Amino acid sequence: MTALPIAAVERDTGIPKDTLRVWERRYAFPLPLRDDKGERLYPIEQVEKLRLLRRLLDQGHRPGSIVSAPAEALAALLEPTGHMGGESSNAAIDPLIDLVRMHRNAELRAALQQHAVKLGLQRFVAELVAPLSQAIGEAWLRGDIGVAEEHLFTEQVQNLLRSSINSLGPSARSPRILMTTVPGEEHILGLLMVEATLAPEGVQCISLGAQTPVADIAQAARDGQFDIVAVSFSAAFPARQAFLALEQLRNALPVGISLWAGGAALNGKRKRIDNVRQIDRLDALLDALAEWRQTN
Amino acid sequence: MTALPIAAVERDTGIPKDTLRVWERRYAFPLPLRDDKGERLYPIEQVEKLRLLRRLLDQGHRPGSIVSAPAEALAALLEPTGHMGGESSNAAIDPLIDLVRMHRNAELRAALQQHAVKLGLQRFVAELVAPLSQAIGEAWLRGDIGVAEEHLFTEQVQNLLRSSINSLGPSARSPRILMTTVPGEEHILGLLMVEATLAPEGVQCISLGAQTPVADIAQAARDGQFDIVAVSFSAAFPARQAFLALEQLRNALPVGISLWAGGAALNGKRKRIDNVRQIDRLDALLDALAEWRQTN
DNA sequence: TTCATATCTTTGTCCTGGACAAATTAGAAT
DNA sequence: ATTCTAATTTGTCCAGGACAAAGATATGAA
Repeated sequence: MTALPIAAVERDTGIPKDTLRVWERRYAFPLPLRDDKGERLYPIEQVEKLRLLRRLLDQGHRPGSIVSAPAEALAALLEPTGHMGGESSNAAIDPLIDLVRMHRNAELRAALQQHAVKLGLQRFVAELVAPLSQAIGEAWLRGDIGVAEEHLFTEQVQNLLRSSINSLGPSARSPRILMTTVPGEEHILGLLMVEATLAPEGVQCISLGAQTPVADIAQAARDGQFDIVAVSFSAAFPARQAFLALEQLRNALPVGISLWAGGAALNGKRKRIDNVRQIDRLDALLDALAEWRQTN
Repeated sequence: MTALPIAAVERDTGIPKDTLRVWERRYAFPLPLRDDKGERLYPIEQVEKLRLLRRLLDQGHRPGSIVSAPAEALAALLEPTGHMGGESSNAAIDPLIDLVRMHRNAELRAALQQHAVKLGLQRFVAELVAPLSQAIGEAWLRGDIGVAEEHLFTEQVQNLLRSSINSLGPSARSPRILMTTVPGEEHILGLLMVEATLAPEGVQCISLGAQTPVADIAQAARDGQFDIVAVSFSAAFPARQAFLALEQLRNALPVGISLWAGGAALNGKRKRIDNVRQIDRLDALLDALAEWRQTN
């Protein structure tokens, strides 16, 4: 298990095969071994450096300047971003991150539960879950926490949110909202935050989970007589693809059904698509809802 | 939106780019349009036929005999599998499938809830959820239900199971089990069924959700001082890759930590891997647990 | 200075056509 | 029937070229 074929590297690092090959050609890294058929075999250390590179690219670095740099130099690049612009307006967050980092699972669960009860579902999501998951994402970029810790956190929050939403019982008021993500976007925390924000307002939220093909979203929206389709894009999702998917979805959807889009991938962008409501923050959701209810 | 580039088709159909191109070369299908740069643009009808092909391949058909066949002939191939060998030993299942198919969301939720209360969590999973999700999978293969309906069902069951498990409260008894899936396997219903079966026995189940890289699974298992790592493989996951991943994971894991594997991908297979406990059925889980507790 | 516009560079993705081993099927022999 | 062998099918990989979109840099106007 000291070397992986190219397909495994693509899966583990998220870097497409084509890109791996072209990097090798251009930057002389990675330089995999070859098996007896002449196929690439990436030693585990190179795969680890590739994971590091992916993080640095997400941070804004450019391939030309980092891919061929030695691994030690790269590690140094991660730190400086450190605690950039102490944006943590909420003192409750840092201790929670520590719990995640130290695998204190039971305590994390208890702490989250406590906050949820204290704040109520909507404020819990807006004031705690949203900034916390952003902070976790940044910590992951920085390399402060690992994949497993991030997964653990996501699962805990998911359990809590799903239980809370479930305990609200079914809603009957309009609008009916169909929520999902497009293929390639597997993160659903954003959707759950949306649902947790809207469900207490009596909205009928129905989630399809992650990665529904565009055609099927449109079909389901028609069949289920939904008023609104809402999709979310995490920070990891390439903005360009997000706009492409939104355009496709808008065209596939009848004019009578609204399309709402949100998530970190879209936030800073000015680009707009006709008849797509882009929602920058969680609290803008409630505005959008009020607007819809006034109009319809 | 009448034609998609090759990357979008790969994402929507799950058929790799390389395969799409080689099919075109060999079977003269798909035959996409070309944009002004000479790049492939797949008309929506061809993409739909590709989705159909994917289902037929999963059913056991071979590309050479179906890829170049006309779309109408393919539709016919789906039916014969029809209601093969009325295996539904449980009369409660068919009505539930109808609810899924007809988008009767609220009723589905209520019906599931009712069954769960009536049977108790463990029997609910073993006698209802397991055969139901198998039936849903078969109906999807057959084309009786769409992607959206399947997602809807999965979400509902997930909500219910997560809430139920959550309401059990934390366990303190041994063993400690770390559960997850490997990269490429995104289905987690299997994991939830395992958790729902074991949690009432006082086992400490911790889930990392889907797609944790092998190295991170091993790391997390060590860091968290787990006794057992459990991974699941859905029917859609290629058996060959499953065994490969299991071998890698077994090697990455200390000998003191047991590795349990289960799921439809492994069921019929005779192949075994040393020191990996393959679990064929849900009730075999409880045997494995009893065995572990006796030994440790 | 700051902002907008034009030009150059970088970078990811797509292309063709060839190759090969693993998986499957067909055929032969026990 | 079952096991073994040969032929065929099929997915994935490779090289190396191409190009447009995104990013960086330079130039000019307010």
